[in-house]
This record gives sequence, structure tokens and C-alpha cells, in this order.
Amino acid sequence: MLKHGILGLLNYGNMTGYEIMIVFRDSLSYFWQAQTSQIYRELQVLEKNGWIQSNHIEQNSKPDKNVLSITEAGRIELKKWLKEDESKGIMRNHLLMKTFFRGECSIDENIEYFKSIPKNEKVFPDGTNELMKKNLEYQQGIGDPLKALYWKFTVDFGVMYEKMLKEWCENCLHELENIKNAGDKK
Amino acid sequence: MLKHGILGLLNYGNMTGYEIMIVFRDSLSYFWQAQTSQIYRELQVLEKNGWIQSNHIEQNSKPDKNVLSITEAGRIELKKWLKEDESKGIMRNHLLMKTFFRGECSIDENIEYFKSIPKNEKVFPDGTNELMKKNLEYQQGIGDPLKALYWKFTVDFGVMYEKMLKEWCENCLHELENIKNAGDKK
DNA sequence: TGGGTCATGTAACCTGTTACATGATTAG
DNA sequence: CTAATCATGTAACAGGTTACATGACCCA
Repeated sequence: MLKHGILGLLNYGNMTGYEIMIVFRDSLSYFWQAQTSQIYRELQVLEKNGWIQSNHIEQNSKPDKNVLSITEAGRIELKKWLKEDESKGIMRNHLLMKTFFRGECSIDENIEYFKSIPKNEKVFPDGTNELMKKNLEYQQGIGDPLKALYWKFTVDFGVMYEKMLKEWCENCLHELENIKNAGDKK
Repeated sequence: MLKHGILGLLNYGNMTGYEIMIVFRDSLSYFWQAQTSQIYRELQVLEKNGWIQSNHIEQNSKPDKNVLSITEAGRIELKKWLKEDESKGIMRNHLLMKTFFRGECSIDENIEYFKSIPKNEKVFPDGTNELMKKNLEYQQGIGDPLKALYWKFTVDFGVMYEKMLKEWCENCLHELENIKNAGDKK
């Protein structure tokens, strides 16, 4: 999946491993995190597969760099990946795993727990405005507003997710407070 | 994370690796999938850490089994895990990664794409009723309705998530159809 | 002179996936 | 007779995390 993410970015234009890392950090990190170490490792694999080419460029006053570009085989692979619908529904939600076992804690502790989630589990730590600004920058780099639309869709998802999470916490809190009050009256 | 999930289940009662796999498949798989191979490997680590004990039981007419039980050290570890709030917001959304790069496909293809998502990305492939039934069974096994409440919270989350996903797809479809119609008129 | 940016990675480890292997019983 | 259930795993590989290493330039 990361392989194809990198491939997709290189399809927009040539980049160094470092620049790929920046794009991940600024624009994709709210739904996919990638460490530099992982990016450089995947780049080796992508090159071995013949999906990308690297071009060593010497620089003065800065370290040398490897500029990566997507190959024709890489474009074919990218299209192939976009067409297939795995639809495996891979989900690994750390938050729910912890929630599942909260019965071990007291109701008061759990009320605090659900109050803290919307604060801690922010999808966009710097807000969506920052992200939209970056989006616009990249859009100008790409030059195709239709492509940027799909970027926006993923941000929309994040916004809706954050809202849903807040609602869920409120619902859970109501139920817990009802139980607490019922217990107090007895 | 899987380690602590297993620990949490063993805290409800003694189980074999096989039974842990069943619980994952029937009750947790909509937010966490675990292969048997992984479960057995983690069980070895848990035992090495002194968090669980295994008790070999010979059976006639069935293969022998290892019944696992949580130790005092395991209970302490479980509580510790529940208290700490990593709040790393680890998110790795395959769906959004693919959406992000949909600009490579035509609008018509993408309309089909967003129509297919609610069908393919079902959180509960067998519906929530099945899950609630299982939940009730386990609840009777545990004997504590308050603990089952947190199980229900996680199901609530799944229901809300599925609903949100559907809405998101509809929003995306509207935007795409507007663009398509604007293009047709020209 | 110290921290941030640019730019590259390696090594060890942990976690998750896929494929394979065994073998008895039981229900259709 | 065949498929499912019970019950155990191993091996190899893929993907993700953490820690470390290097080094120059630029700005305050």
C-alpha cells in the first residue's frame, strides 16, 4: 500500500525520498504515516521492480540527492492497483481495542476516558486550514484541479470522522452518566 | 496491542488459543483481525513475560489442548495498559490512500468507485444482529452486564462509522455528478 | 554556538500475512 | 465419503517502528 502511495506521488512529478517524506508528513499523515526509514527501503524495492528510476544529482552547498521518477512500468502498476478492489476492510482500531476492555475500570475513570478522546484523538493536529493550504500549494504544482478534488475528498472524510468520533463519545458519556445517576439514587 | 487484547480476553476467563481465535473472529474482527498463527506466537511471548500460564490438558476423542490463564502480573500489565493514553492516533486507511489518487481515473469510473464502497466496505459483513447475539452469549459467560456495555460501545462505533462512510460516498458522488453535468452542458 | 533544514541511509526489532502441516472426530 | 470442527503450531516473508549515524549550510 505504501509502495503504491509513493508511486502515486511520483506520478505527479519527480521527487527525492526526502520530498516524499515531506508530502507524507504535511498531506497524508492524517490517514497514513510513513517513516523516512521505511520510505527509503520501499524506494529500493520500487527500483528493483523497475517501477521507478533514480537520477543522482550532485549539488554544491547541499548534500547530493537522488531524484526519483516513475517509469512506464510504474504507471501501469499504479493503474492496476487503482482498478483492483481488494475491499478487505482492513481495520485495526487501537481506540476500540482499549474501549472494549474498559469494564476493568470504574465508571468515573471511564467518564474521564471518553471526555479525553476528542482532545487526544484529533485527526488533524494542526487543523484543516493548514492542510488545505498545503493542498492548494500542491495543486498549483500539479496544475490539475480535478486531481486535487480527490485530495479534498480525503480531507472531507477526516472532518466527518472527527465529528462522528465526538458524537460517539457524547453518546457513551450519556449512557455512563445515566448509569452513574441511577446508582447514586439507590 | 494484540498482546493486550489477548490479555483482556484471558482476564474474562481461561481459554485455549483456538478459543481466542474464535472470539476474535466473532466479536472483534470488525475492528481488529488476528490470524491464528499470530495468536499462537503472541501467546508464547505472553508466557515468556510471565503474564499468562498454560495448562496442558489431555483429551480423548479430541486433540489435547493448552488452557491459558492470566497471572497476577498479567492483570497488573492489563491495568497499566488501560491507564496509559498513547493517543498516537495511528491511522492507516487503505480506502483513503486509494481515493487520494483517483484523479488518474475518469469521472465515470470514479462514480462507480464511490457507488461500490458502501457495498464492499461493510464493517459488519454478517450484520450487527449476529454480533449482538454473540455479545449476549459472552456476556452471560462473563456474568457482568456492565462489562458488556463497553462491547456495545464498540459496536455502536461500527454502526456510526458505516453510516458516516455512506454519507461521505454520497457527498462525493454529488460533487462528481455536478462536475459531470457541467461538463456535458458545455 | 546551537538548532533547524536538507539529504542520505543502516540495523535491529516488532507486528502482521500467507502458506503449509498434522490428525482425529463428527455430521451430512 | 467429504467437509467442517477441534486443536496445535512452524517458516518465510512483508510491512512498520525505533534508534542511530553522517555532514554541511544557514539563521539567530
